[in-house]
Amino acid sequence: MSAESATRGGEYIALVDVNNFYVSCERVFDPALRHRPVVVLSNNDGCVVARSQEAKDLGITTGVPYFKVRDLQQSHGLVVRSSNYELYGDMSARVMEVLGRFGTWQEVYSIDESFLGLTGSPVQVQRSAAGIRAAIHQAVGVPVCVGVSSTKTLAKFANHVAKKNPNLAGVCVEELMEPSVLARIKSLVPVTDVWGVGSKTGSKLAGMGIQSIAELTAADPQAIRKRFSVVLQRTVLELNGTRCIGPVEERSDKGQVMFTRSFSHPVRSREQMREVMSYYAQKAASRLASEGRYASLMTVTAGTSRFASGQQSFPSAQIRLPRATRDPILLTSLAVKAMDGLMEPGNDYVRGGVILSGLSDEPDAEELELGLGHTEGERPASAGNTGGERISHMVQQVTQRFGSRAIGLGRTGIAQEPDWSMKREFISQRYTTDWEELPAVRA
DNA sequence: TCTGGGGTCCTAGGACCC
DNA sequence: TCTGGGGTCCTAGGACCC
Repeated sequence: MSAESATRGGEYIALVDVNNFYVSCERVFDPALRHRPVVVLSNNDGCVVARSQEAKDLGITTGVPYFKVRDLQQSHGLVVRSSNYELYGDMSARVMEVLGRFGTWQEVYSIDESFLGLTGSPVQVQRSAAGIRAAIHQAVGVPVCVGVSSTKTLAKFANHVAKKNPNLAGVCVEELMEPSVLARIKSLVPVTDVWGVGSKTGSKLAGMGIQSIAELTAADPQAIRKRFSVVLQRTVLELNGTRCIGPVEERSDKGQVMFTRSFSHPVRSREQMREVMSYYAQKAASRLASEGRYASLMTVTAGTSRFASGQQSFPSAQIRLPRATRDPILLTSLAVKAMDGLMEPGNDYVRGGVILSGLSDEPDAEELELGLGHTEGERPASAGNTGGERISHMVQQVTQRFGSRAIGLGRTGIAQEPDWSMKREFISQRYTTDWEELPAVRA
């Protein structure tokens, strides 16, 4: 999509998102979960990231740690699931494919949301929106809401209205709303419900007497830019119907590759931390190989719990790599060595990992020379290559073909998960992405 | 006992250059 | 001896989002 198409007048912007996406995905394959309170947990079964309406009605808030809602399983029949990103990713692709058929353009915004361009009269657009809901229900089996307006920020708001008002049947076309009703809603909805206004900005705005969407809409954009930034100024303009948030470029070349995770058990010893760094450095190297990219900067991090009373420690270091590389041996040894010098054995580290940045599509000359830049294995035999370089090359090729679990250096090469690896106690099957785990149907 | 992870965008400030 | 200022690039940190 070009920048022009997003700013040209005469067409509407729809924001379509799946209600309680992760929970809805789980329900498609386990109908027994319908009409029951269900939550999906974050990585490591840490806290609640998705809730069914019934779970919301129990007062469960998003972000609440699992241990605080555990008892509700017994007392209120709460169902708990670990997050299953393979399943959600696949379901997302199906939803987005269907949505794409309806828009004059489509911009996938997140795993469960997409902006769409819709044309026609307001009534026709409302009909399209209802058609979208029906099509997604039929093809994928999850419920969506559709908000339609003239800008992205207003489409987000309309979507919010559609969700909060059951009588709208999941569709809100702002232009078809009764103006007095709309004005009332805008005067009641807090400014922090606006897309792009978080809690910090919200409390600063409150100090200026701006608390509702209506009040932010009426604010002076120039003054807002001065007190805040161009970001919030754009929000004000968008609330007034001026399109100024352009398309987010579809980028396969994201700026960084990150593998940081919480551990199921605290890591205390150098030995275990070496295993962590080695494991994630190799994961990151393998990701680069699959994307055909190279890194020039590596960051290693670890951290103790912010909630624990013990000694706090957040070791972190940036390592400028000697060349643009994705060599797993080099990355692993640098990551292990850097963290070795930073961590204090005896502390309870609860998370850690590796971030690669400064990414490019081209290896440095030296990398090419070593044969590490090749993806198809047509590396010329070079007398100067050491055993280590040959191993690097071989590891890259195997992970490219068979995935990062197929081979590894040191303890990572052992198929068994390390004992600090992430908890996923309540995981559902990979119903759509693994032949072994397809759902069985009996008639 | 037990509290996520992976991103984006913007701004301010420092280093460096001419 | 006179000791400016604008532009660019990079990075760290803040804020936000899902």
